[in-house]
Amino acid sequence: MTDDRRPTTDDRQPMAKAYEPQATEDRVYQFWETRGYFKGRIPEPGTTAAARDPFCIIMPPPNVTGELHIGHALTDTVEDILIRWHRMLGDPTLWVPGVDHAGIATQNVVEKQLAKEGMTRHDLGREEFERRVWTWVERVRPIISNQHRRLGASADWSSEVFTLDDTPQRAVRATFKKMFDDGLIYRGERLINWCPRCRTALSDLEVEHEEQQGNLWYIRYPVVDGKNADGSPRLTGEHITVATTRPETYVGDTAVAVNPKDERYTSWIGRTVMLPVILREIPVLADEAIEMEFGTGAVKVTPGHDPTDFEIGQRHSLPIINVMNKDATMNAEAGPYEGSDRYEARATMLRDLEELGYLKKTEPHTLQISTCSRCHTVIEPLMSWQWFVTMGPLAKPGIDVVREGRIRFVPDRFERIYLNWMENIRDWCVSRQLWWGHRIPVWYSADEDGDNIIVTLPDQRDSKAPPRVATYNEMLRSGVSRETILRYATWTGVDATPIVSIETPEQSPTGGGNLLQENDVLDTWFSSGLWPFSTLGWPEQTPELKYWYPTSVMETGYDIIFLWVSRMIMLGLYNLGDIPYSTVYLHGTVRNEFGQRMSKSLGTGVDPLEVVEKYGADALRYTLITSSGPGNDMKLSEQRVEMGRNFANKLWNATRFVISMIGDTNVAPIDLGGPISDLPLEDRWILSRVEGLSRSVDELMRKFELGEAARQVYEFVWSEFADWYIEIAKVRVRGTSGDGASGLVRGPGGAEAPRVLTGAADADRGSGGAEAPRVQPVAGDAGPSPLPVLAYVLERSLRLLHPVMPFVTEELWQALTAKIAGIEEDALIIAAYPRGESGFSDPAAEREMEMLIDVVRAIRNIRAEKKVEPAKFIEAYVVADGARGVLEAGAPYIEMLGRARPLHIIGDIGDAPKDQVATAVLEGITVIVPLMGLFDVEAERARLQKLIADAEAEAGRIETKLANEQFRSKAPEKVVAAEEERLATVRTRVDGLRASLAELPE
RNA sequence: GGGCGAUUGGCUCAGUUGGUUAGAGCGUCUCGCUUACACCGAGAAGGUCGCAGGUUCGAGUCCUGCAUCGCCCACCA
Repeated sequence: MTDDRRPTTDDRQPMAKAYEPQATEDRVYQFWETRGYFKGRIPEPGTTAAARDPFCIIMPPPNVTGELHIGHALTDTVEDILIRWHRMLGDPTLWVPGVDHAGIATQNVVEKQLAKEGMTRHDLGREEFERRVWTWVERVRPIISNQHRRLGASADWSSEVFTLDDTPQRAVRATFKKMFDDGLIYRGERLINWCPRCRTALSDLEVEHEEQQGNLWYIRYPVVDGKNADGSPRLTGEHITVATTRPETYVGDTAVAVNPKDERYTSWIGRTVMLPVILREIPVLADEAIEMEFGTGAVKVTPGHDPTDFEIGQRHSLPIINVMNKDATMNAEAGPYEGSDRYEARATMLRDLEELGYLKKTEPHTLQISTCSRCHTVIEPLMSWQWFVTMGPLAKPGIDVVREGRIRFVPDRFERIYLNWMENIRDWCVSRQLWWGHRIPVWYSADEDGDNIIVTLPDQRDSKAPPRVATYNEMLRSGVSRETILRYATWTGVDATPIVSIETPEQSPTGGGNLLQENDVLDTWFSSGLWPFSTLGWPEQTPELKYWYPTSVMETGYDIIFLWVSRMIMLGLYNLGDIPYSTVYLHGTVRNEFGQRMSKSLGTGVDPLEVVEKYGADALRYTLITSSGPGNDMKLSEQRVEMGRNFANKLWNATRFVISMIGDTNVAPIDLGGPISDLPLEDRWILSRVEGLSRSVDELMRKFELGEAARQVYEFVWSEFADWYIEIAKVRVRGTSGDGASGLVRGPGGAEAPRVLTGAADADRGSGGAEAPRVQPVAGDAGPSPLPVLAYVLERSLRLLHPVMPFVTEELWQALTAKIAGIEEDALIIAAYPRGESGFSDPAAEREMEMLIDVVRAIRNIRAEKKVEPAKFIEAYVVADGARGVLEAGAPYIEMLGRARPLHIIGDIGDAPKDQVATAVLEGITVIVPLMGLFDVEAERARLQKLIADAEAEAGRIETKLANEQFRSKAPEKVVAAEEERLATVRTRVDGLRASLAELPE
């Protein structure tokens, strides 16, 4: 391959009979990439590109947890279509790929690997563990990038970013500091969602809710009234019964609550009850939040383990008792139950309570349980020190920009969902007790705050043993070295002064050098929220940031509107004072053919690369984009992918054919400026159609109706260009005749006679005559060659389709344009996208061509119904008054495509035979096919009667409509006129059919 | 408890400002290995557009209610 313009291996080699994506895709991708077409370039001032709006998409970074799934393929497809389209429109275009470190998810993956080796991360220590994760990252990243390439993603790889690269790291720290300085970040001990397995706090959004069958247990708390003489509580013998789904938390109860309006309990308010077994006395109080109808109407209040109870506790200043350890085993507060897992403890407690007579009853109950979205362990609400972001002030501008329409959602229904969430936003718990991620840029000075830093040191020899907890200073005094603390311990700066800094500080502001960095990392979504600008260099004011920000479209799944989209909007506005993008395009979830969510663990997933290998990337892309509209889920079925593959093959063969027709001669594309009125009808028709298609596609793309755009090109290429124009072009190029002038055509020998299947004996003469086509251009008076139009329309179609099916179109375009003069661009990927501004629109040609097509169809229909052998020619009459000229010009095509010969185009129906004929009546045209020998009077009568009945029914419907005064007065004139015209047409058809029926012998 | 989406021929889906006879692919039936393509071509059958009301001259499309499935949000222990 000497000419590097051409990605095809060797243009002298004949094209394969079927499209082979495997032989094409990698080569074509390399061609694009080495040519630098993906590079997002900031245009030089004064150039034409500089005058255009830039188009930029920041790719949602896949997690480094593993390989891409089919959802990523959808993301790539949608985004690549938009990017390629804009690139072809001539817009400066940038698509930034990236990868997400995915804190908790990736940590889990690596921890699982360690578990196989019988280790935990604590065996390695933080630094070593991080190294292990990095090794994993280095392994996975090339796989991911290769997958994007296989899917055809034309991303600018030179701009690829990882969330733990320096710039995003800096962006994270800068944002954290800005928020801290603005008072938007605070540290506090709150009831948070704790995953006992991941051993970290989670935000509300990382918690999933599922229904579960459980029990409602009714527990009696004895009433206490003062003390006995010996100081022990004096039981009155009464009980208040509470209903609970979580009996094990009763040891953390600090009250029993009832609704103040609940008359059953009015007298109980203010009294004291006692918790069985652990014998703690707690008050009965009134709170509005209690539903009287539920359970007994009396509720145990556990502020340390239930969000609702926490709020009740706040209202009544109740103590908060944490009864569990971080691994969800019971702690010392649980007294005799200390050390057992929460569910074991539940079982033991229930048994004890029952034995002591405190368990009144048990009834089945369906409850909502909250689970960790990563590992599906039931989360535990737990009091814990965490970092939070105050969201209210951030949300306000994020609401405004959507309300004002500065950011629009596609489809727009998600706007309300977004707004609803934003309006009810809650503070965001951003700290995670993980080792993999952006470590919070907060330091504590051990020199100054050593007594306020609480250190938790796990036992290195026995991971089951409880960790040592002490202040930093105490830990040092007891002989633990600073190095050991740094390596194995975690610490919390309770009451210590946080030092927040973008740069890692060498020493504390007061001069002490003994600094401990906060060991929590940030929620992965914190850095994700900065993605639209941290990828472009922020916090530096880079040229890239200035030129590309705000970006154009954020394309992602609707399932992460809150997790991601909302945060990008808020943080973009907060950090840069401007929206991160103007459009949010949301795609749905890809499901398998049974409608199941694809999941690796369930084995219901589809590997996109397997599909690519079997059917080609273009087929997969076509399928993904046409299988549903924006915002809707789709089922991916193999059959549908086959459809995409077949289409690629259709294109391939159509192009192969056009190229073979062109042969060795170069063909100039038709002159875009010249008049086309001299061209034959079918040329004007297909040019007008491709023009209309271009306009329609342009419009659809602007509205983000990408699937519909792709579908329309499919329809055009297959059903109009290939099925009709190419077939007609064959007739024109090869000829079947010499006598172009008369419109009626003779065979090559000049004496080809009409042939009818049977019957007309004289008709069947010489079986070979018509089947000996000659591949040669029609010369002279036979009219212009169809090759320029053929090449032009095909070339336009490839352009239109390129964003959706980039590989096959580029490959074919290169091969095709090698045969065409006057194409300026070097590659389809950068060729101008058609927008339907060539002035080829010709409604009359479209109407006339449709007429010809209808005539051919009518003849084919009769042939099929009468079982005429496909290869045989039959005589046919086409009766028309107004359209004779068109029909005569199209006669050669009617002949060949309808296999009708001799073909008589006549003006008077009286000149057509009446006996033993099949008739079809079209708009202003009657097709008559003599069927000597094949003719069955009764069958024909039945056929005509059915047609008449259908037509009459239709006429009746229109008549009723037109007779309606309301319709005449209220419907637009255009609609009324159209109905009238339609009625006239139908009536003519009825008349024609009736006449044919009358001609039938009795 | 709120909200959203889906419901169109056997299957999978289009149908986006209400307006001719509701489309496609697959599947089915009939025919065809015609030199671009059997990953194909020709023809055909197949739909009261979930149900019930309503608005309108006119509803698959707008409104109301209901049903089934799916999803999201929500502190009923």
